[in-house]
Amino acid sequence: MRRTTPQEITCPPEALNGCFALVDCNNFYASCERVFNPRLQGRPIVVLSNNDGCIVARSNEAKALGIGMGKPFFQCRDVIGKHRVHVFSSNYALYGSMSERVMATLAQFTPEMEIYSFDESFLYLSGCDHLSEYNDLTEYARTIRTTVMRWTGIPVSIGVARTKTLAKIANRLAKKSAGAKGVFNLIDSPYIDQVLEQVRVFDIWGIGKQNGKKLREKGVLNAKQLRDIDDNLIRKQMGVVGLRLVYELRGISCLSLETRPPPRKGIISSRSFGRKIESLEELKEAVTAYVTNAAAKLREQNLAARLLTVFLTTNPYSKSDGQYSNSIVVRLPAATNNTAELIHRAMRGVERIYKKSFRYKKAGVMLDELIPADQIQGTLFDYSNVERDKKLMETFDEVNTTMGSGTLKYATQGSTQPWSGRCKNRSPRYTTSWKELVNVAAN
DNA sequence: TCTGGGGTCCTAGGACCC
DNA sequence: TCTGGGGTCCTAGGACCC
Repeated sequence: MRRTTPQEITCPPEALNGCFALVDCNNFYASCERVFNPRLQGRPIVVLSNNDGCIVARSNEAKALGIGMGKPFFQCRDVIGKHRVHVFSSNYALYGSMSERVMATLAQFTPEMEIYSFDESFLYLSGCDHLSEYNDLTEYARTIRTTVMRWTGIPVSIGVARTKTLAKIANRLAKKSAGAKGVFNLIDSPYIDQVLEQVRVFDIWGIGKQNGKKLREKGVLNAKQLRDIDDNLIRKQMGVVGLRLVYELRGISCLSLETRPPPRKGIISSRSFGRKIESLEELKEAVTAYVTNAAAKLREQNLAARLLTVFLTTNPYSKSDGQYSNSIVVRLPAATNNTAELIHRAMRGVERIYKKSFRYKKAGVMLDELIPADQIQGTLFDYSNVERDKKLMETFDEVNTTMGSGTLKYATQGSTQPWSGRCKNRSPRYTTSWKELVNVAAN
């Protein structure tokens, strides 16, 4: 996303005719479940996180019961049982495809759209100037809303405003106020002051716990007060991020629309274990799975990583267990997206940070310093110990390895100087199969 | 040997988002 | 007993160089 620099902020741009609509799916995961089971209409629903640990989505009915976002499931068991709340484990494949359908529908309404998350999209409504009559825009938003409902079954709310931050606020009001019926338009609103006055500082996009607290101490309690704050004060308090936010509240757009997603800067794969794990072997097994997953994402996006981080931790909530967490950063000799090599590196990492007699609850891997895969500069492995490593290699079939210029490019297991040489054998053709490469190398 | 300013690069950690 | 996962951006401070 192109961001306005502090210098630019002090001399606001002339043209301020931006017009953003934020479309946000209502209780997205819960709504998805409902699409496939209409009998759940009007009934309380919650959707749980991985391992059924936390509550990550609630229908309005569940919210009304006081079930909080992110609350541990076991703490809500009583309410859930008492009110017969329907409970779902999360089904990301389902939500993913529903998300695609919603986004495809929205794309019909504008050529300029930024998919902000699974369930949210910013639409830039060009031609806003001749749509600037309040009724026009509001009606347009209503059309969008009913179309998404009809085509996908997912209810959405829409906020319309001059800046993204104000569109967020408008969206919130579209959800909260009963009279809005899912659409709230703040463009040229004569009631903007009254509206902003009702928005608590904590509820503003970009203000979290820490900054909300700081602002409250300064007597800034609502969005109107924040909008009218002194530039220098907010700059000191929250840096350029805060300054941008305040300008956005004033209707001066500092956050532009991002129609194409920028390339990933890092890829993480991590998981809490269903139970506590003690042995190094089990830990390695888990990390192997995470690396495999992360490397697949890497190749999907045609990227390669130069840095790999492995981390592990015990259960921070446990009072009785000893606590330990650690991480290790491994700089790869050359960028790679090769599963076997990444696993090899990660395993060495795990071995180094593993400590006996702790009970581990979570581990993960992070791939960093990503570059386009075609820029991989092929320093090659010496594959000197095929037999010993064959077993492990065979478990990975989907590896992005090729034979180029008569030379095999692949990762070795356990060579002391892994980048010093190359395999002499040649594969008869280009291949992406580890098994094949291993066989060639072994002969 | 003393003094100083300005610049870049890197890293860790904080804060926020969905 | 049981507490999610995956991201981004910004800042301060240290190391190093001219």
